[in-house]
Amino acid sequence: MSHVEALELIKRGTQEILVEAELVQRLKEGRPLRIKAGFDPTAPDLHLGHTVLLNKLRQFQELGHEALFLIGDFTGMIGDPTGKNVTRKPLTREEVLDNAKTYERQIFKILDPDRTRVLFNSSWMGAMSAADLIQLASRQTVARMLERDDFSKRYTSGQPIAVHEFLYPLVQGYDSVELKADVELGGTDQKFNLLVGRQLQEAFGQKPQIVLTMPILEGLDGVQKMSKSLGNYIGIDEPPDEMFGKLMSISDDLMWRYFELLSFRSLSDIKSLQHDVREGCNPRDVKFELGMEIVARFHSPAEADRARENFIARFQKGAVPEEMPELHLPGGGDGLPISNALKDAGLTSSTSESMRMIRQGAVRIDGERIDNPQLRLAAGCVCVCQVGKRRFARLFID
RNA sequence: GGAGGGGUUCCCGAGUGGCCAAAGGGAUCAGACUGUAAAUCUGACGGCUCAGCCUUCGGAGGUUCGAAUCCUCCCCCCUCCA
Repeated sequence: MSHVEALELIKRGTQEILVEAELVQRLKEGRPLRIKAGFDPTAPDLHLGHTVLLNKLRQFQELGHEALFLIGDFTGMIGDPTGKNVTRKPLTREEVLDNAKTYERQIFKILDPDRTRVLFNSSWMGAMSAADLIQLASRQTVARMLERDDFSKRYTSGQPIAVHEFLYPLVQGYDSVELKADVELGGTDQKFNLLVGRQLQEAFGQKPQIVLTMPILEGLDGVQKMSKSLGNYIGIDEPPDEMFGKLMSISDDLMWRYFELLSFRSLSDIKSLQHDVREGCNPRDVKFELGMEIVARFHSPAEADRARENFIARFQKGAVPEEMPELHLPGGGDGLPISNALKDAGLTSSTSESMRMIRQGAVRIDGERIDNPQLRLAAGCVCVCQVGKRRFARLFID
């Protein structure tokens, strides 16, 4: 493949390439390039938002390059309070290694293990002395730091910025120096940090890396970025039904964004789907296609089919799922109050919530709607309890 | 170091002695409807042995018949000055 074709592939879906001419230059060298992407060790469960980047990394691998999957365990152990003024609790060495294992298990659903190196920045940052760090810090100015969008926003809106947060871009940038990265991938929100890498590499006498940013995938709400802490994510480890259901829950508008950033379909293919919907095709069916593609990627085509069937059965026909948690609860003398049973089964988070759900007509036992909050389940009773459309459990009252 | 402002239920944010489990918005959940766990509408949204009771408004004490609201001390954050 010529470097011109390669460039075309690389550019698909990217937000920005800095500097494109330099990338062309490196591609022409014909050697495997070192493609860096950094990940936080605090969020071991990868979600679809991460895969936007991973897919791009995979693409580089397919073009013959080497992926440097960097786990920011050094920075993670300090604890990064970015965003809110909520201090994250520092991770222990064990937790970090644990999370790294989870990463490895998950990323190789996408990446080619033979062309991937997993690295930890603690291996060089841990050895850095305070003097070295101060030396590193001297290469940046506060004014420059405040150029970073989230810093300046927090600064002007009166949100606190801890001093060590200024060190994060520096450490991340220094990682590029250690790795002699040719290219670094990141979300658009990482642009500043990625550019610091360029600057530091130059300061250390290296050719500056090419920065390639990918768009940030919105979460299920369609507004905020997909993230675990916001709870608006789809994890790549989630079971097929869950994954499919969550994809079906996105709005019809958001669906197109997901096609754009997650689907491997050609752009013209997607255009024609949009055309179909405008002509009256049910957007639900197009969403089915998206759900199938994603579930098939992380599970299998057969499971994707099953997820779709289950979805139709449960939500269009109101069927009870075949598999659900089963548990035994003690009945006691005069039976177990329904509110407690629901709570103990994990269907509600409190008996108060149980009561509310019953009053709202959300609770069914063996398919029959319950309206008596005082109901007790007698010992010996075996029943399927349901709260809403999605929460089920089979209970055995002993 | 000095002066001022502020910490409220998951989040934002009202509330300055009783009508406050605390406005409003967001998120979430449920019901209805539907072409989907879309959209829309309605409702719920601290806990419990649930038409009643108990515990919340940075923390600890105090005043009062009664405190998120007043007082004392403490912790934390922000702004300006140095």
